[in-house]
Amino acid sequence: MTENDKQTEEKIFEAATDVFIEKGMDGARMQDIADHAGINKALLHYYYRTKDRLFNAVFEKIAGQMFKKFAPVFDENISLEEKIRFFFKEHITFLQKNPRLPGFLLNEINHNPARIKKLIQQIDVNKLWMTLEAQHKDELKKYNITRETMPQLMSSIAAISVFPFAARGILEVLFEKMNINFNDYMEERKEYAADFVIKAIKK
Amino acid sequence: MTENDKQTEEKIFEAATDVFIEKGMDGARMQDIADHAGINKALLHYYYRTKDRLFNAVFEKIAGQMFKKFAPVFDENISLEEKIRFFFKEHITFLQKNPRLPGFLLNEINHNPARIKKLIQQIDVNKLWMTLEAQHKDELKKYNITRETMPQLMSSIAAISVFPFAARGILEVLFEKMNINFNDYMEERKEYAADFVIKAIKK
DNA sequence: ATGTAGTTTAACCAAACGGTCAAAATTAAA
DNA sequence: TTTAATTTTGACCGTTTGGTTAAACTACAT
Repeated sequence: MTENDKQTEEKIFEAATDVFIEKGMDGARMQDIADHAGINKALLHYYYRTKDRLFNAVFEKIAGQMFKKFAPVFDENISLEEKIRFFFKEHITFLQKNPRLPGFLLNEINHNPARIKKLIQQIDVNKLWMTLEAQHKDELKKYNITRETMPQLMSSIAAISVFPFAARGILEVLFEKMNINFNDYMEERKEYAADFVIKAIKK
Repeated sequence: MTENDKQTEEKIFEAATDVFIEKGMDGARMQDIADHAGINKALLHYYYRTKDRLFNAVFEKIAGQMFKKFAPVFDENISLEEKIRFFFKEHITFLQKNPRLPGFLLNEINHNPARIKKLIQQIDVNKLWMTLEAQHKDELKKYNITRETMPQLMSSIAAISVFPFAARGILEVLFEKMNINFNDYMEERKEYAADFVIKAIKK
């Protein structure tokens, strides 16, 4: 039954996603994934031949989700300032729903850089810059944004949004004594980050 | 011979550091560490009883190094602005020499938050804030820095410094097409980051 | 009812793993 | 030089690991 196929395959995929995100590629156990999916271990190998293939399937979907979240910003027909606000709001909201994604992705990329190479190589940063330049030529001049400073700015924006989730384990301990809740801090960050970056790039 | 002891124990520790940083706790193999140290596997267990103990020794030293690098900033008798410049210069320089530390630490903390709890709990953030307030009362008012915005600011500074190293695998691929070298980018970042943050906090 | 193709399972396997042990080698003390 | 203590080793052990296999089960077409 094809429906049942999909159900089982999806059940496996979802279980694998959970376990891989929590334990990482090396820490995850096929038996653990099978238990989470409520099936026999051999069935994992029936649908996905090896642990490596199963992991790749999970990894590529998650990485895709992550990078797609960066894209819609460029399509919106709004000012650069609004785009920055839009990005932090949308991206942090997405990460609030998937708080373990950053840590998972960063770790796996460090342990196997080749794996993500194919995915990222598709992104044409030059074309992306030209799109941005066409849309916001005047604004880019108004701010201190050039082709040269673009990587610094972009990586800083990503850092401010992503890092707190990757370092959550540290921040939560530090916040404890200050009676700060991580979720409150993150909610507050959507606006703080936008204000911070916008002020930083103003001439 | 006590000297030889230290030599062997250190050799093991250094080999373990290398392997753990590269492969992580789960991915590291005791045999691999023994090979790197040029000794028998049983000797690992003679000096460090278990893999867990060996890892803890390595982890605590590395984590200690990392957090100590944040400290000296508070001791320097210089302006707040100079402290920010000082921090980025020193911290990024340190990470340039130990580029894999961020990824390693963040990953292990995510996989075992309890491990770092003891280390971080020693840091009294409130006391730290009071020290900063005593040293820079006027400057803090001049900028938009309050006890409430402090966590946002501090985590942003850490993010801008640490994130590029944790995400190096991604950035390097993106930079390839733009003919940007990661080391050049990182060298440039020492000043860019300081300028960026200082401008962001100015009223 | 029967055959057939796809699905699921329990039992099993070889390799790799962390860890142990008794003996050999080295060093220090007598 | 002999003795005792420490260090290093190869060989070994029980367990866990990813992966296989042959048989059982299911759904469906004939």
